[in-house]
Amino acid sequence: VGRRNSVVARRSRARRGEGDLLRDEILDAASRVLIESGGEHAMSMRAVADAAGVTPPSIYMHFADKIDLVYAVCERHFCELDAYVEDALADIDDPMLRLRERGRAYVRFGLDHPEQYRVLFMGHQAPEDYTPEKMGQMAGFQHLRENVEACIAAGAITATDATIVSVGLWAVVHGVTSLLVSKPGFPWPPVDELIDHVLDTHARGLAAEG
Amino acid sequence: VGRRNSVVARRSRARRGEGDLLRDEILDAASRVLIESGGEHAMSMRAVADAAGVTPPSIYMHFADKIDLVYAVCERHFCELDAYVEDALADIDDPMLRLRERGRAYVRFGLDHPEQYRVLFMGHQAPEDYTPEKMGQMAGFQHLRENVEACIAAGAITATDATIVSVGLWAVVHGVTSLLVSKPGFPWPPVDELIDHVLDTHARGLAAEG
DNA sequence: TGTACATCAGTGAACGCGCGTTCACTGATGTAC
DNA sequence: TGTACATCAGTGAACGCGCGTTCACTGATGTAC
Repeated sequence: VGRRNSVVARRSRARRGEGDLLRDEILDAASRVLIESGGEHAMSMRAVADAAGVTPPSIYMHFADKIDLVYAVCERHFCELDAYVEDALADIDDPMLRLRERGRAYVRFGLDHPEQYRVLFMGHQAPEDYTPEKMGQMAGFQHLRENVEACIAAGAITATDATIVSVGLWAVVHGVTSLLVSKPGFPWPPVDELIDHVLDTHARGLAAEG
Repeated sequence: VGRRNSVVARRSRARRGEGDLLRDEILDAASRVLIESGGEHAMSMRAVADAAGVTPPSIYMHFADKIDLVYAVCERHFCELDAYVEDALADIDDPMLRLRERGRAYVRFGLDHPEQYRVLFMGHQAPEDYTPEKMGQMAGFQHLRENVEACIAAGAITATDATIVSVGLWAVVHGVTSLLVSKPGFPWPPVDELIDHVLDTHARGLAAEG
């Protein structure tokens, strides 16, 4: 689905030494294209160039190829997700309440930015050097882990393995988010009820460790 | 990623009135191509035709267009998933044990058939007439729902709303499956431990309804 | 202050490719007489 | 039994398109003298 028709006013050229300005503008444009078009296959270099008000070859001054650009966009979105979630928790102290709000915020982000969420967590696996660790996703996971450790320390979770508890929680909120994102036509129960039910149930299970 | 080089021996033509034979062969070929190539974008009509030992235009005798073919393949895979899960439960009577084994079997199917799983649950939303209800997915969900109702009837689950419990369970197992499928490079804990932990925790939460 | 020159951010045109789909056709199979 | 004909499963070649990427270039900006 090309969107070549919506040509943006051509960008005026950067001064000498300010060539890197375009890099950010291309990233902005790529994010926009990615969101508006459906999926990373529809994010063509030409569409990105168009959205940035630039010709396609200029992109190659800042990104080696398309994959490189897609990864850079992903890195951005990973950081945005993490920042969004942490921001939602800023005022909450109790670790168990934090855990719950963390889950809610995560799902909310996914529903508010479905295309980003798709690219981050529902796309195809990337080559070796695109490990999640490098993508700031690890930062988000670390935050979750610390939250879980605080819950364990407070005695609110009786399990001892913070890693598996964290991964489990991630799987749970991701499950809700990605089902809602990928099957919007399904007759889901009200979203908030669903999220709360799943988070409550899981939290109860964690509190009553067997 | 074309795979035009692996040309299959050309199929001999069907007798009169047996033209529908090709339909199944195309579906088989399309399934194979979908699994071997990565994702539905890589499943080109030409590759499918090649795999079926036929020329591209013949596909149009049996499927209106590419979308039509992809949907037909999906329908198949939905049925396979459902059949696989039900088969794994054949010998289990206790509804709570059934629920657990259902979850395990679901995840196992996803991990064993990652590309199908991607197409079924991680792809893009389809047009209106491709509702999950029509795709046999509803059949699988109905089976889950009946299982949950049996658990409620047996008093093993204290919740009363079988729908939200079922959707929640689906989200949980889907979360595990799709994370493992989409991020194979992440340092996951051992898969079986993870599945059991998540299922146990959730089941415990369902048993101890607040 | 003026001029020749190096830099480099970006352009314009083109490359080769694989794609979904169409269209006029072929030729084996079966039927009517 | 033999022949003319209708059917229809499948072919071969071509269409127009958008894609990622390359390459020789341009022309404004800044620098050296």
